[in-house]
Amino acid sequence: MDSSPKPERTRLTAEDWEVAALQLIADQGVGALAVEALARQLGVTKGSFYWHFRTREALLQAALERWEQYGENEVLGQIEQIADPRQRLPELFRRVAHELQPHRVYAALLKALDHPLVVPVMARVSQRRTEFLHTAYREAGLPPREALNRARLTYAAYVGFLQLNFTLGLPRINHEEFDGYVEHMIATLIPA
Amino acid sequence: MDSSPKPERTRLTAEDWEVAALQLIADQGVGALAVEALARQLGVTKGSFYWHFRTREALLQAALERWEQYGENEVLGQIEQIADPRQRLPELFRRVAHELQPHRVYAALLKALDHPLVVPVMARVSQRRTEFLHTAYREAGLPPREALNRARLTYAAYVGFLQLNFTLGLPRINHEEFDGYVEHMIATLIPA
DNA sequence: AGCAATCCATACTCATCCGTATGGACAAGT
DNA sequence: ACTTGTCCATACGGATGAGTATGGATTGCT
Repeated sequence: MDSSPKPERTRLTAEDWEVAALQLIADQGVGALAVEALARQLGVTKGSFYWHFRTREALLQAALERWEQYGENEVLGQIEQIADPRQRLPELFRRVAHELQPHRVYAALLKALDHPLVVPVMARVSQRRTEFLHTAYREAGLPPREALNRARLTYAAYVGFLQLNFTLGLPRINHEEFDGYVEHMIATLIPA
Repeated sequence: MDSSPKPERTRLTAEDWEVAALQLIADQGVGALAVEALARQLGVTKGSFYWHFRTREALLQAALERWEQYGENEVLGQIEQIADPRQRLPELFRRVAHELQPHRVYAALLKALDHPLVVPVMARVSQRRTEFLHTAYREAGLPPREALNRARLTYAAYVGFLQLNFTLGLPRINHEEFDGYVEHMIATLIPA
């Protein structure tokens, strides 16, 4: 009857499995990445999975690569286009603070640093982001050495924030108080 | 021959299992906490375990309680005895930075925030430590609101640091550079 | 229409790990 | 010496989840 109006009941591709895997990772963590569960969620069975991937770890590998490639420039790309270097860091802070959605996978991966496959990925991503902060701080006027330490400190604060307020449900800070916290971060971490 | 010179080949107690569990958690994470593995490590079998504990989760629960109670005042207790409030925070920073051993369990638990049993424990511990920082910052001269935000920022930096440099093996910063980072933290986070 | 490649369902095997059942070893009390 | 309570070994049952084997369904190509 209908050729392909809805994406339902269509054959699946490897990409479909990868994005579904990332979704599941963001929701329930890497440990919950089971093939039968994913298959049920996609409306198929294991038979489908093992045609597209050789093993469970192969899917995780592919999903991580996809996340590392396509999910990277979501925030950083926009920031680089801000002309005034002194405006970049405050703007970066505010955007990261209010667009917590893209950070859910990162937060989930932070809890899976046991797994050998995620460690190198997180190492590369963290390294790149820290370097981004490093140059941003230099352009803001800090001497190189101090800029590097400040970048490390800032990124550590970011990571810790994710753990404490995202994963953990700490005292559920409300919106106004949260904005106050962000502005406090900007005031203490960014040179005037 | 010998009644009890070596602790080897002696009957085990519940405490033995709990400290062994914490050791295993620090080394390989909460996910690696399996009763048969622990039993092998202790030189016994499952039969011993299920005499002392009703279930695997009971052991985890007991181990977490033990850690929360006895492992808490290792650092904070000493700090409170420092007379000058202005000296407390720098000293706290330096000690925490150089005594990373007691923080291995905390780092491991940070990666197990999926588990329902560890979430409330980590919430309480993080809450208490943040409050400790809060009062420390007030005693250092910051107004209450700013002191609270600074405490949150500091603790987030601590948590993020554990994740990045402890769990993850980031560029393996050397000793001198690390000391430089700690001093930079002190300079930027602690009011003069 | 007919063929071949692609995609998936069904039905297994196998390993792991929690928990149980039961009997034996060892200590202490009487 | 005999019993009793404590601690542990051995041997099982059962659930879960990865991976395999194989045939059926669907699509694209000619």
